[in-house]
Amino acid sequence: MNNSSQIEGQDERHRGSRKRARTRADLLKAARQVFAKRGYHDTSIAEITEKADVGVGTFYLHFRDKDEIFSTLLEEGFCEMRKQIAVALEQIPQERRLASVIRAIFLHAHAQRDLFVIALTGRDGAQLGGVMRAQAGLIEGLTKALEGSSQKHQDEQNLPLLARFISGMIIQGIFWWFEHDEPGPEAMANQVLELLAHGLPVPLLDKNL
Amino acid sequence: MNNSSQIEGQDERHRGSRKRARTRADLLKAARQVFAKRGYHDTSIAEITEKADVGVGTFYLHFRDKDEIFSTLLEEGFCEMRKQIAVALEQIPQERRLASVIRAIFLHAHAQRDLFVIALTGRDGAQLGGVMRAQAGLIEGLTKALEGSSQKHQDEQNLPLLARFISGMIIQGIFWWFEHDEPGPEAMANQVLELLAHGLPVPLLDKNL
Amino acid sequence: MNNSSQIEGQDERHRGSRKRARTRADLLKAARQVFAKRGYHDTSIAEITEKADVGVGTFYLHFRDKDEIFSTLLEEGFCEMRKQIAVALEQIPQERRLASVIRAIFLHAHAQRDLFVIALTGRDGAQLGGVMRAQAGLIEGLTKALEGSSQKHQDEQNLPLLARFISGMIIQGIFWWFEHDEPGPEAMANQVLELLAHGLPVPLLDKNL
Amino acid sequence: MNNSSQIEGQDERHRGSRKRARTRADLLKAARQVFAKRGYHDTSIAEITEKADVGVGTFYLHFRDKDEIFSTLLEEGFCEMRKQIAVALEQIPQERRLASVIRAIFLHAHAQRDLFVIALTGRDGAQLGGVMRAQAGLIEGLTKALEGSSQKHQDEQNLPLLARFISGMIIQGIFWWFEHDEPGPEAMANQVLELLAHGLPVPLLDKNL
DNA sequence: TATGAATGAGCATTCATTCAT
DNA sequence: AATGAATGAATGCTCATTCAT
Repeated sequence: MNNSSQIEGQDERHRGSRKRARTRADLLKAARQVFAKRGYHDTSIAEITEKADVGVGTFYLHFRDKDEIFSTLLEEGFCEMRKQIAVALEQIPQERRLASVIRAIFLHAHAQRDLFVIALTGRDGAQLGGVMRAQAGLIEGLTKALEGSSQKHQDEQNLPLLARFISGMIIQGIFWWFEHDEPGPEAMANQVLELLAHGLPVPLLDKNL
Repeated sequence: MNNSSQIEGQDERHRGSRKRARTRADLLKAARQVFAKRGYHDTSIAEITEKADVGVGTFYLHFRDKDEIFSTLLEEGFCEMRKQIAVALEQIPQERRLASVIRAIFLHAHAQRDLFVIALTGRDGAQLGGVMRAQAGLIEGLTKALEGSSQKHQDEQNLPLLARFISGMIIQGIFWWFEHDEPGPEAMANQVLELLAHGLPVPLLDKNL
Repeated sequence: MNNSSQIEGQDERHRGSRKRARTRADLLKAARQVFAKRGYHDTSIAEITEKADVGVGTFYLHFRDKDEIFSTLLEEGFCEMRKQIAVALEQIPQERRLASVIRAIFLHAHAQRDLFVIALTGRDGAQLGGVMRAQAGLIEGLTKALEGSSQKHQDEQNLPLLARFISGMIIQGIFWWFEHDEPGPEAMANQVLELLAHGLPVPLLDKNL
Repeated sequence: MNNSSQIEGQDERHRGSRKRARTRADLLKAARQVFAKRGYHDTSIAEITEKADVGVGTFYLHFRDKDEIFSTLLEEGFCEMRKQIAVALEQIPQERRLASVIRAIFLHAHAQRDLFVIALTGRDGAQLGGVMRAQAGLIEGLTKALEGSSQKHQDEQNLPLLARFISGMIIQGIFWWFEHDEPGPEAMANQVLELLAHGLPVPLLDKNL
């Protein structure tokens, strides 16, 4: 006791808060694993705290309830991603941003599948769709990218709806990875972009639709 | 009496079975409403039976458990739809089937939103199957339509993945209706088909993607 | 219809009651099978009526509840047996009745194991022992036989308790048949009687007990 | 503090675990009372927890289900008894063990009637195991005692069946106490042993059986 | 009489949340 | 701050019993 107080000195008052942050992180990490494996509803606080190797009560010292840790998990999980994408986009001219956003999303989704499982699998039930709420950010980003791309003609096009269509494709691409390994993120993005650029390959479509 | 016995005959000989069928239908109808409002997990059998105005025990006379009524609901709900679409398609040449399928889906989805809410909202959680399983039929149908459209070049294209992209767009179109009334099913289908035919409108996209 | 009314004639008014008796017998027979297989508590009225091939409601036309059919089953089942034994005993001198009772019981028990399963397995829980209540008749009969055998010295012996000991042996003999086929009823009775006559075989017992 | 930590040490280091053990014991005690009063099937977990003065959920913190507390109750209840009897027997020569076992059983059964009610009343129903399973230990012990007593002639005698007869008598002796206070355990054992030694008292039996 | 669909009290079981230590 | 035993409301499900036909 004496010993440690001499060594750490100035950080003395922070030790508690550092430990606290560590516990919080453990809980979030555990929650990420369990939510991904079981889904929102079949995840119990007990399983999270077990995996995090803390007492049940400790959970409530850090999060109000299951809902809060769930939201926090997604928020913090996607926050970093959002930032990275935002920064990356700044260096890219308006007209090419859509393609970049799509590529970036697939890249991150491929690297962090578990987070996307959680987001897309959602806590459903809760009024109309975990999936939808999870998409909020995605759709918002796409809408902005689209708005950036088109300064004119906006009135003719239903931009938000278009953004939704694109997000729908992206989500399906990610779901695809739950069952297949190929194609990788680059190729996946290219497939989507090709479709966005020219529509279905000619032989698949009779132009008189 | 004679008359009715001749007409109904076969499967409704007994008054009891007519009542029984009525109760079953009441339960399914109630379940449809409650599942749509609350989602799978927050729906209790009690709420279903209350809404159906029958005793709790009655539920178990007709369905083994919550899962069974859920499956039945979707199966029977989509069965009719599937049949109608299948019949309609027979009269349409291979090359135009994709467009017809998409139009038909939007038409039905618009008319029966609640059923789609339930299907898309799913009972998921349990191992990312929810939304995906619901899509199974959709994707399968689309894949077939695509295969029908393309006699050659199949090897070059990842058809199942393409079908997934399309189903993703359709689902987003349907979700859109949870928040907006416009555009109607026809226009919605046209938007999707336009995108599939030519890609994004030119001004939105810089061709150098 | 015409036909049968001509043939049966005078019994016309009884047809209903004959049918009724038939149904009652079907229920009792079915109950016997089910109680023997499942035991009192795990037997449901539904299973009885199914096996009897009558409607559930019909059950309550003949028996007030599960308890009543259970009691009736045992009562009627053992009634015949009691009568037979009683008759047989009349021709036997007092001093040999005990042996005869024991032989008779084993004979009947061997022939009607299922009834004895039900009686001995009981509906327990209900305050202190189905087994005990089932034994009531048995013990009563044995006590009488004992009393008949001993006109004097009764004060020295606790006759009812002795009767209980004997009934205990008999019950174990019957239980033995649930697992083994040998020895048959004759030999089984002899084993018990030998024990009653001389005690354990000498080599098994050191006389200084 | 030092003191207590030294004394208790081993398995009660934490205050929590002491409380936990207390609760477990409360539940077992309550279960013992309720099972004895109502029998297995008519005992509800609620009644146990009420009597133990704990919440319903607490029950499941200590026992998986009704079956488990039931088994535990008997196991732990008879464990001590078995040990005592085993120890006592070691100091007794082979030939006298049978008598000692019987005396010991009556002694314990008299002191712990409720436990025996539970054991003999059983949760049976389920396939005539109840009473029989409860006897398993009893019969096994008796069989061993018998085998010890007889070094020769074993082939002539059906020892297991004999053991069953004896266990049957003992059980009846115990049931007797549910209704009467006399005779006490010593006298009861003597009655049984007298019967085993010489058979029924002469006047009760005509030797020509 | 016979039927079997309907009933609902009753019970086992889970799990988010609290709180004494 | 951390703990984990305790809690009890909530829910799924069963089955003896009733009653309209």
